[in-house]
Amino acid sequence: MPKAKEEDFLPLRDSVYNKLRQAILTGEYPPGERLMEVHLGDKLGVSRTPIREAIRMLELEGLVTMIPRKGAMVSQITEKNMSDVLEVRRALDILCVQLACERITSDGMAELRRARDNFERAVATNDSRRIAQADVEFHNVIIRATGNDRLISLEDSLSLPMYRYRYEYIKDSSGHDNLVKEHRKIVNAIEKRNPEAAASEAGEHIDNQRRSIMRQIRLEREEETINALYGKRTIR
Amino acid sequence: MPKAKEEDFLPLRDSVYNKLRQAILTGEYPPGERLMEVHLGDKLGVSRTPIREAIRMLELEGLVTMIPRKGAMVSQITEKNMSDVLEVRRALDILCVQLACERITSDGMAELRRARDNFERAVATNDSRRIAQADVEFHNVIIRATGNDRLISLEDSLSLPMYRYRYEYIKDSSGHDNLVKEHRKIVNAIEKRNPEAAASEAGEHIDNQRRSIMRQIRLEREEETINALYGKRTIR
DNA sequence: TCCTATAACTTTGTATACATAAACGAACGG
DNA sequence: CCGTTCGTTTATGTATACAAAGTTATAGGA
Repeated sequence: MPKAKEEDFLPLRDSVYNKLRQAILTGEYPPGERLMEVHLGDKLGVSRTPIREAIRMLELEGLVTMIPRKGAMVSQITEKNMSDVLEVRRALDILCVQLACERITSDGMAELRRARDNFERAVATNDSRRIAQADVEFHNVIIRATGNDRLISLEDSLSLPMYRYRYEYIKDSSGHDNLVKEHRKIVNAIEKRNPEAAASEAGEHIDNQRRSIMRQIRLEREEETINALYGKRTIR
Repeated sequence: MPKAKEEDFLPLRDSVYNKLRQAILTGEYPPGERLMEVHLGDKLGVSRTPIREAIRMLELEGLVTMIPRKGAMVSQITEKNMSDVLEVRRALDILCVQLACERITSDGMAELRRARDNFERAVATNDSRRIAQADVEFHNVIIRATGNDRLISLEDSLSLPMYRYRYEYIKDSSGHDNLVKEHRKIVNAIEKRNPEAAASEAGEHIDNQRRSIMRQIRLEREEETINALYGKRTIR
């Protein structure tokens, strides 16, 4: 048989899931937006069945909220909610670097250095989009180095709610210098296989993220309040 | 209006989800068992639609594994798999007690003491089932005391794969004395709001669990191998 | 006898149809 | 003018129908 058909067949539900997820994360569907099955199916050119299954998955990830007999809506991002996620992520990020210290291979280490350098080059360009991407990749290298599949998928899940704030938090970090320094410190700690140092650096790293995300949320909420006062329609 | 209709309407998918989950956790559907939609629908008296949605949920929780165009099966419990889960749980359990130290209310503290005492009474009866239940409740009190909803639901998810081994690990703990002591130490640490001590005790607590679960898995695998040698049919 | 090809069957993937509850609105009455 | 009630509409919950892929079994030929 010819080796053709390299691409696996992807069920529509997964395709829909990816599309919806993307749309939610980029803000195309803002928090509070109702997700109506017929409408979505119409838009994506599929029937309700795959839509429903995709929504079930998004629901378990926390990205959408179901109200029985009422339907699905994009989950609200509350300060409490985000704070809860960050609290868990802090513990897991620390676990990640600790495990990476124990388990990273020389290949992984080389990859990590490349990711660090790539991040620094991205910072030099001052292109937020590129910086954000390099940042994510840097963290992914560490996460993968743990070799813990459950941890990998959890980190993925927990990074979703923060996705919308990445640009802000990158802009926020006083000229990116902090980010570069923090990344370097983390790499050094892992290189020396020093879990304590790595944990402490990773903790600081996410604490900084936390500060800037929380500030951002408060700003948004303030804006909303002002808009409400001026009678502008707000997202419910 | 009369206060009637206290019970909320529960969609079939959730009902199915609960039933399947229970069946998997109790071992009625052992790892490797295929979950066929028509068959399940027939058995539970519902159509395929709610079954499929329930399976999607179980899939994201990791309890079932999907093979495209082939169907769903109860996830295999591998040593690696369980080890990954325990590694994450260790970090989160520690986070739980640390947060509990900061945030537990006096009501919560009272509840925790009750749970501890109830556990000790259960141990006195030597009834594994009751001990397991009291143990779960004890941990739940701590988890709820964190006030972190995301953490609560994650702990729930991560405790599922271990569910089948609870009895073993309880029997294992050299006459339950260790468990009682460990619980006491954790309560004391939280009472004194000493996060370091609490973390260290919680770490030790789950390390013990890990040892006994891992031993149990190895035993099972050994048994399987022997059965295979004797030609007995094994679960695939 | 063994291999291959094909046909029947099983099971998932997807679409559609039907039932029911919630939301909206208009008409009616106070 | 306000509130209530009763249809109408809309969207979800559930069931079923149809399509396609995979599996198994069987028949035929080397």
